Amino acid sequence: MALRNAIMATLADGESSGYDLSKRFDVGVANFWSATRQQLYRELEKMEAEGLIAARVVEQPRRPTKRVFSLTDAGRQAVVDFTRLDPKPSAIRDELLVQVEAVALGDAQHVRNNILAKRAAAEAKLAAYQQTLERMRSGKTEEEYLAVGPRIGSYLTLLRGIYFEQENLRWCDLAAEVLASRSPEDGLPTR
Amino acid sequence: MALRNAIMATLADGESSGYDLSKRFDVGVANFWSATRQQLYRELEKMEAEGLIAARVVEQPRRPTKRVFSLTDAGRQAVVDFTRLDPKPSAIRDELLVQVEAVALGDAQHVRNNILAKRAAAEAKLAAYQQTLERMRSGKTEEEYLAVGPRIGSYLTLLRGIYFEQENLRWCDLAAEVLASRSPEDGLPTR
DNA sequence: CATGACTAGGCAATTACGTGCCTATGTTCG
DNA sequence: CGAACATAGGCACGTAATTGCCTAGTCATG
Repeated sequence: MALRNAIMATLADGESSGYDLSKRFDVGVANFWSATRQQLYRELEKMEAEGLIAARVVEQPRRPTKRVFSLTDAGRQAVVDFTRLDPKPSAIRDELLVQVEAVALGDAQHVRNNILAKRAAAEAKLAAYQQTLERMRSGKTEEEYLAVGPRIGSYLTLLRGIYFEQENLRWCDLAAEVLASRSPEDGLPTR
Repeated sequence: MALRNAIMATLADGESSGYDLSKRFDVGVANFWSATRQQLYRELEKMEAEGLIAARVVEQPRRPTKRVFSLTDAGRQAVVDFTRLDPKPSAIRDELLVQVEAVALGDAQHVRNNILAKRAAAEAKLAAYQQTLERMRSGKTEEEYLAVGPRIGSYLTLLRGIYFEQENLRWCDLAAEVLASRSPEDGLPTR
């Protein structure tokens, strides 16, 4: 049920096609609710059938024809209702951390490499988020924006993403160092 | 595939029943890989069938009989193999943040309450994690433990959980304040 | 002029996950 | 005494999510 609300919140900031939506998800929403393209297409179908969104066919000169979705009044009301529910507790799925949990049994060297790769990814995301925020602020200071800026929801969730990635960097550095300095023989190939 | 590895990593620190495992997950593993009891029971069945774990029936005086699982050699090898894979990118599911994203359309007051509730939950988790870490250190300083302590994997993942919850607190405070000070009329009942 | 990436959308099949409910017994709290 | 909670395990059903593949045209790069 949350996916459709994430979609509706996104559509509220402008109509878009499924394909387009999947990209808007990648930069922002994916931070707290990730979805594959397939998931989005299927959900959009259902939502249209339920009248939460409306589709409009747009033919393009040298691009495939697309279907552009926008929020209906029913959709708008559904979002209001959604914000009145108690949210389910959040959940994280992080395979790398599963590997870290098992590091004493496994290939510590490889896990360490994976940590470094995650670090690089976190750095890239952080930079992207910060750029997005800057664009949103468009000249204003953060304080100003927080007080009166539009799209405050997106701003706050992006900030959350930034905190998260900063903390990720910090943790990756620590973990990589710990694994490097602890008996470098740990976790060398077993077979 | 990650669930079974999380299970195996946990079983490596001591055999346990399904019921027991679900509680061990709650304090620790749930931070980066959550699973319901049903999921665990089902997965344990499959894993036993595949020979990754072995079951032993334990009859108890005034408790239901239980089946206690432990890691087999095949399981141990599977964990090694797992640590050699490239992990999938992590994913977060946070309904509250979906609500925040939609806050301009919805009931800002209620979303703010939800943020405060999340803050309280974060505080509780933080305290629990810190206690667990302290118990693990058992006298050692953090530096010492990181250098030579056992169960370094769990220690690192718990640290990750701590950073995460600290950052959660920080964010909740900021977000709650922002929502409170921005036009208190925002998001009052629409119907 | 082939390779790959981008735009746009989708089908089919399989897993994974969540929800609600159930069986038993024992213990603790008010 | 009854309610609630803990131990221990499970079934059935339904929805959510992933994976791999496909169509079909455009555009840029080497």
